[in-house]
Amino acid sequence: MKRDQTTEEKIKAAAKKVFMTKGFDGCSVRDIAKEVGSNVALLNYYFRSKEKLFELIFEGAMSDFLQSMIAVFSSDLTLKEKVEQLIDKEFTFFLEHPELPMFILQSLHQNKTDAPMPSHFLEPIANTGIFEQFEKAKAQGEVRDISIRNVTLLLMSNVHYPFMSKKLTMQFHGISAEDFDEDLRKHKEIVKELIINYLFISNPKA
Amino acid sequence: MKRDQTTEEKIKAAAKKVFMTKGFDGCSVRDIAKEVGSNVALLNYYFRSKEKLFELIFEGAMSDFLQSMIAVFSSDLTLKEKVEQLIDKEFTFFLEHPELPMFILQSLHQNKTDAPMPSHFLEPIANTGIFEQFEKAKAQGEVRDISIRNVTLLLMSNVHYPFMSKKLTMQFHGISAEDFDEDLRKHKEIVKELIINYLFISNPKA
DNA sequence: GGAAAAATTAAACAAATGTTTAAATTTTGG
DNA sequence: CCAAAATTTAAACATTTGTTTAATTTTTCC
Repeated sequence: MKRDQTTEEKIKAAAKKVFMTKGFDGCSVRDIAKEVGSNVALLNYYFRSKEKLFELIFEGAMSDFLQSMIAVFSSDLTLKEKVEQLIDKEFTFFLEHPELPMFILQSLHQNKTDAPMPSHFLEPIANTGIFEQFEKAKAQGEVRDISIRNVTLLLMSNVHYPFMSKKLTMQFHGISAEDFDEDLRKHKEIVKELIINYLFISNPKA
Repeated sequence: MKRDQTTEEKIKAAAKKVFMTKGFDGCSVRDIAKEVGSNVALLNYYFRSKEKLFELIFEGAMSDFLQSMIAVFSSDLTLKEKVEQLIDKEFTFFLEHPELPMFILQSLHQNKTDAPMPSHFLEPIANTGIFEQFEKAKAQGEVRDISIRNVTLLLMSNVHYPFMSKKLTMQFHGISAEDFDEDLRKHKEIVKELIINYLFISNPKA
């Protein structure tokens, strides 16, 4: 039995839905008000402005966007296990929230959020000690000689892009949304093997 | 000595620049007119409407977006060479036109172009015979057992995403645009090895 | 050189935008 | 129960939006 949403929560939910699908520029405050089922003035009563409301939604989205990373990295696993789990968790999460990667990258691309990424997003990741763990594994020859930045790019590419490419891929192959989702599920395993095979050296020096 | 641009060309160039950076919703026709250095009415004189002008720009962008694919696929190379060349050409091209992947995916995502991808984009690719070449290589055990759709997703992920993630990556690692570009150049070689290693079976049955 | 055509401009248009105002309604707390 | 506070509404606001009109300038071509 879920408690009734407050008006403030209803507005946030509606704003999230509308901003996510249409983007900041692609919607009006009246679109959001209509989704809430009420007046435009109410949005500004609670959130002062369209921009302030957007920033709130964006922050929440960014937080979701990075959450699996923090959870997995701070766990007590080997590097290889962490990478495997990260890919798994990210795919599972984005299968539930497929619009998130596009929303984040597009918002950043168009500078819809002026401030640089707040440190409270990045520090928790650094604090997991994942970077040190990676450098150590590299020094021990367990992992290929590659910079952490390139690893990040590899992981993000293979984990975010598939969800951003839905329309392009569907048109490109002439397939349905269901077919595409099936491809995504298969892709999870492919990406895991791809990345693990590449990063980790299979026959460490005896 | 380049001939003077016609007004029509100047408008198209300005529209391309503005649409690419700000998106269809993120700019006004007056933004474009200002970039041209002239009147708003002129845009409609030549192109009837903002939407028509956008569709023109989008078509051109999509054409550029797919061009390397067609060029490489219709060449006379082995599959492995084609994949290698494709990655190389795409990285080189997008290093010159880094906004293209984001523009295409974002426009499709927000349905800024209603029509499904015209067949004159897709047929040339199918007509290169690349799909048959792939299936044959798979049947001969030269290539891993993976669907063409998942291969496409792999290639696009690793070739498009890096250019889309500039802002996110710069903020994430706290690096400059120059550092990021350097990462991109290094990433080209990484992606080549990553994909080739994964797709092609190194020790075909003797 | 001058009329017809094409290109360019300034101005106006209605509609949509984000925001604010002030009034009406509902909730709160004594 | 009732006044004060909080919430919600309808209406108005000034700007900006895409587009059109009509006038002006430039080019074309006989």
